[in-house]
Amino acid sequence: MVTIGDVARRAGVSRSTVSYVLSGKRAISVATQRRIQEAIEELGFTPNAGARALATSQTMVLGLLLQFHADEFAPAMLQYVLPVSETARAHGYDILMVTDADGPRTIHRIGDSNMVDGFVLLDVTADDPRVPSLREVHQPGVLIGLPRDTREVDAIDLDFTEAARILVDHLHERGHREIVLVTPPHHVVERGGSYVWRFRDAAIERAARYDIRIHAHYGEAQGSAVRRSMNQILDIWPEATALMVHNDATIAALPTILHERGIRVPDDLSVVSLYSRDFGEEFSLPFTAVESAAYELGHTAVTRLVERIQKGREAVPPQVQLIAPAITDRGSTRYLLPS
Amino acid sequence: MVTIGDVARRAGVSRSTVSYVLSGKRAISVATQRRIQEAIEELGFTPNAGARALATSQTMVLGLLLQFHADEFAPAMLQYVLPVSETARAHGYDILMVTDADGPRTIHRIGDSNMVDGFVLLDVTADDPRVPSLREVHQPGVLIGLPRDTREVDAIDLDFTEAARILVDHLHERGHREIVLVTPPHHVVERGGSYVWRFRDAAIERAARYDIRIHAHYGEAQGSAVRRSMNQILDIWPEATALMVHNDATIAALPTILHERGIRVPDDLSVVSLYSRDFGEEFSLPFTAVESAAYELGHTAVTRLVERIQKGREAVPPQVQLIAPAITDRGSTRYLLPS
DNA sequence: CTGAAAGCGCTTACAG
DNA sequence: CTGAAAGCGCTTACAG
Repeated sequence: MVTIGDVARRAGVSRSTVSYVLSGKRAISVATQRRIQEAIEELGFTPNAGARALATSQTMVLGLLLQFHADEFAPAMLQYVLPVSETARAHGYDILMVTDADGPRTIHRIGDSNMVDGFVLLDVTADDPRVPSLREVHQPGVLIGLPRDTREVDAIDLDFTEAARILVDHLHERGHREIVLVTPPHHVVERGGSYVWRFRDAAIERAARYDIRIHAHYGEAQGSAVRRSMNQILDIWPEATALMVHNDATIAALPTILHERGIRVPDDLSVVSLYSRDFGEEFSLPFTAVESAAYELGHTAVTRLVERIQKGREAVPPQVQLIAPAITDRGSTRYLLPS
Repeated sequence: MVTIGDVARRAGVSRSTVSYVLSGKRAISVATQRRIQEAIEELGFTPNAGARALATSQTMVLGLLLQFHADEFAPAMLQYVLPVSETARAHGYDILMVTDADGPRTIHRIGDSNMVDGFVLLDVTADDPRVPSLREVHQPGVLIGLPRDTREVDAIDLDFTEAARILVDHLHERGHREIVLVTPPHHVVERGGSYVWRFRDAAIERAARYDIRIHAHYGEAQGSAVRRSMNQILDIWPEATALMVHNDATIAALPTILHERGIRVPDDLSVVSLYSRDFGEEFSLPFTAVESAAYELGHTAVTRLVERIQKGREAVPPQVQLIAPAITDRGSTRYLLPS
């Protein structure tokens, strides 16, 4: 391994001078700089990250905590991972990705051993046990998802309440008076996935304001169960003119289900959803939808975290930020004539 | 931050003794051990990972290189990430996950700065530029996917050739004489995704042996294009009695497409596929299929890498390992009567 | 069974 | 504009 000492010897300077050329924290004569640069290139020197971390107490690594749940296939999580990784790199950070089931212990293990400068927590639930651990550790952290207790935490999430309102408004404007809502599966609620009830409650409340009848059902997570349950739901509410879907497995199966029932969109039924464009394109149809904004969430989370790391934990007040959702009209809803 | 020196002072011993209790590399009296353990717990001591890495030249971190391609939505990649992460943890390693577009440069950046003890490369293509870089760096690496030149590399992949044979055999045994094959999109071929042609070529060759007519088509990656193209393909080959699908977007859209055409499976058409069970359950139907074995691939890759790290790079000869595929009969194929 | 000391490869006051 | 030296927090021969 070639060290800073090798470079210094080759360039005929001290190690500190090499270090200062690397960091740019000191004025160095152009001649010396050139000699050092040459030596670095000739020897192929790259500073040892561990040594640097030890000397500076900065690892330039962020910890990313993912959670996998046995009852679901969550490939969509990758949509968050990518912006987190890219944004981190743009700020000079790498990502230590941890998928351990025991989140609290992992935070301590990684944090206490100083492997990272900060944490990003994905898929945060209402009473997420990782949040208290995050307070105990001396690195800052930012949450993607909303815990029940948001005091003193940095959290970012889509504004699911507003998303639901936007979709209900969209249907209301088009004259719909009876809507079926399919949410994520009930076990997500049990796990504390607050986005389920934030979206659901807001949809119900908004519909009530317009005197729209809304029938909310928990969807399923697996193809066959999805189809069975959706067919039952549609059987129960034959008068409904619109369907609001907040459930990946359901939106993927929807084309089949509707076709089997001979239902045309939007002629026979209007459909709105909450999903990502990429997902819809590959696995379903282009429905009018609110974008799940995974990229923006991941990007914002890391930007915030880096700011907090660099300015110190107390400089920036913790903040809960809800990203404003945007609807894209893809023509899957129709205007109802007043009867 | 509490250091090993604090623990030593509290326990009234030297730092080296604390270190040896931690590592277990030396016999320590039970009494001393107890005192040190108590001191560790009272102070909440966790060894600094950077310092340890500097002293031992071992980071206990593995680099995981992912690639994202603009032309596809690849959430399935998470199926590889999970076993990599879990297996690494089981061996005491963490995962530094890198998604940089410039793989070769990243390998040097991470490797030369000694941030990791080894590399796992995901989604390796035929002429993957990361493979030469891996040779230049002094950490070992293992590939998931098959490069053209497999000399001196450790690589693991599904045996796509055998997978294709198994599926053709399955159809052959049931008397099918004309098959439509839908492969991944053509841009995957252009990118060097060898699994496309390994599967395709083997299927064609195997079919030829049985004198089965096989019509191979490149599939599409997006929902609407998938449906259009599949309908065209099915129009061209009305006599085909079986469909072989090696394409996620197509398998997701298949229920709709077949239903729209009024095709029942397996009565009117037999269907076999190559996908993961999880994927099929959430996004499609339970077709008879060869399992894509992402978990096994990820697990095996890391196991191999850890072995190589610990035994030294030259101790274990590099090896290309093809995982034997397994078919699960889910009843989506029927026996044809000899006409 | 235990300790004092050197060393891992950096950074950064201190000094000139 | 540059250098000598201390220090970051560990591990591990060397010594007893």
